[in-house]
Amino acid sequence: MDFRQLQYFVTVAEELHFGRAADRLQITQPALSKQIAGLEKKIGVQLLFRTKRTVELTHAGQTFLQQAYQLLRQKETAMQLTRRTGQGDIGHLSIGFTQTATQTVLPTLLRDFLQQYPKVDIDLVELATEAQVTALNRDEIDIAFLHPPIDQRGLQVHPILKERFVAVLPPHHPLGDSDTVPLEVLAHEPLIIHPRQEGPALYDGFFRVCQMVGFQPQIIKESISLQTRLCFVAAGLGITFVSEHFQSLVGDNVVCRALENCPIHLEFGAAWRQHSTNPALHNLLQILFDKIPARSTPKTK
Amino acid sequence: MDFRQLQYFVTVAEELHFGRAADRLQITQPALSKQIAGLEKKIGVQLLFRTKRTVELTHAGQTFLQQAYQLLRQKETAMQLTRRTGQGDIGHLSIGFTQTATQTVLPTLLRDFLQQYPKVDIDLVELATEAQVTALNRDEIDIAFLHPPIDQRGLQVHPILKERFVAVLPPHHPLGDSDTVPLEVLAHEPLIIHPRQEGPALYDGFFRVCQMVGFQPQIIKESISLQTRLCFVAAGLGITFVSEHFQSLVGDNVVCRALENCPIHLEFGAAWRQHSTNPALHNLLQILFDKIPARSTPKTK
DNA sequence: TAAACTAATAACTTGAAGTTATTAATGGCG
DNA sequence: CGCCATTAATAACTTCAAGTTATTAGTTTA
Repeated sequence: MDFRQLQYFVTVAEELHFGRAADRLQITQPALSKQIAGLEKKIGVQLLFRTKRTVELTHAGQTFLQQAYQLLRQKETAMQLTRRTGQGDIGHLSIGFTQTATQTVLPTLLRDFLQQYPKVDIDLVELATEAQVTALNRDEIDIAFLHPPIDQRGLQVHPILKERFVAVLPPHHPLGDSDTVPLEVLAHEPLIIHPRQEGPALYDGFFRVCQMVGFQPQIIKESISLQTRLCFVAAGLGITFVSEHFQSLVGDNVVCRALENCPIHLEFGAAWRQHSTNPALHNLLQILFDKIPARSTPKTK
Repeated sequence: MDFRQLQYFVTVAEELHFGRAADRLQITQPALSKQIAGLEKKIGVQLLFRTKRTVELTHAGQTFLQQAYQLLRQKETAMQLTRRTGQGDIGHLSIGFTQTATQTVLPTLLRDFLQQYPKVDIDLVELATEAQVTALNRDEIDIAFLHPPIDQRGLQVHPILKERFVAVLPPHHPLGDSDTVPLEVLAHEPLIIHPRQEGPALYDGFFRVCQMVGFQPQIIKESISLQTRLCFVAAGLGITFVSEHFQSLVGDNVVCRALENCPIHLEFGAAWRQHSTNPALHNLLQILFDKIPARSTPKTK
């Protein structure tokens, strides 16, 4: 029993006439008769009553007709689903992201992607940079939005942002009098920063820079939440940093000043497994690349 | 795409090795490679990643694997359902019956039938004899339990019961003094009988017999319900008749006496379309014939 | 570097599905 | 009542796809 025989049977059942059915199927009547006979033999039950003039469905034939329709329909569905999965039109996409992503590229990227591929099932997981690298390597997420640099063995990275930091000061802080703040003066200020996990390379880099300039930073608080950090600053507990992009989000309770001599930047980018086979990922990357073309020479597959 | 290719693909997906899969399928490896390649070409999507050493499913392949399992399972189901329908193991059976049936053959017949064929969906319809003949001819029921004789063009009849009538009298009625009641004395008694529709041939026969004997029966009430008729008799309103079989059901409020010279009998039997194609019907008839063998020479198919 | 392994390719064989021609049975019509 | 049109089955033949054997071409392992 194969799909050909199913189609043949359905056509005969619809026409109740071997000649017309054969015409519709573009074969000759004897071929059709033989196939139907073979089908009945295979199932072991008579599907049609035939006289020399008429054809009728038996009860078993009626049952089989319904089944045949269902099978033929499902065959088409199966091919369609498979095709669309192969083209990334349907499927699953697990996306890891940090807070920065929610304030920058992620909202419009998702909107554009879902507009084009509404059937892709998206799973959003908020994770720190380190955890995202682990998740990528464990195949738990398909793409990560994180803070490079990272250990990129087997991973591909596409930079999205690289920005200078600005210092965020309480409203009437003396350092706010000048337009810029030299890095060195921070030696005497209490600082509020991101926790290490959020971007270990950046965190370690900051300490290294402070050492180079000649002081040990005085960290009074670490918080992953921008709002929390701004709140502490507004309360006058210390100074924090944000990238230029985030200046617009700090509000009126605090004051921003450019940092002088600061050699480290906030980097932000997307990362994914070099040999990922998820077609939906490739579609997402396509949209990402259109939106944010590579600046240096990112190796895209 | 046919079922062969589906089975081939499933086996390759399970083994992830063309050689072993080919062994399991009892074909050679090149044949298998070619079929899978053909399948991929037909669907238009790569289902497997192959290196010269390893085989892996693509995302599309994973989707297709699930679909293939489902299709193969459904194919088996379809054949099974069709086979069982053909054998009357599953299906639908619509049974018409009169009250007599519920007091005689129907309960045990149904019990035995459902024990052997529990998957057959049974539809019970209480109908008068005439209505059952109509329903049979309209293909609304598969078998009728009714009171012959009937117009049996195209129908087959199997007699089940043929019994004499007894008169049912009020407790202290004078006719109860003798063991039997001659038909003629009923000329002077008010009678309570079945309505015509319940058995037109019997009804008309009764009137004919009365005429032959020389009187016009005095019908004061017609009722299809045995209980109703017995109630009227017990109240002393008149006399009714039941077949011998029902004597045990009349209770203590009335008295039964054999009828003398009564040439008509209560006949009861099963009827079905001569060319019925419902396999479940044939199974039911088989059980009916075992339980109640033909007395004369019933023509069974 | 050689040996073992594995999927693909090529050339050939076979069988099932299709074709044409014919038969047999049925129903409608003059 | 007999003839013709209709229609499904059968028979003999053809063709193409699926399978076979032999071989090739990369990979991995020792």
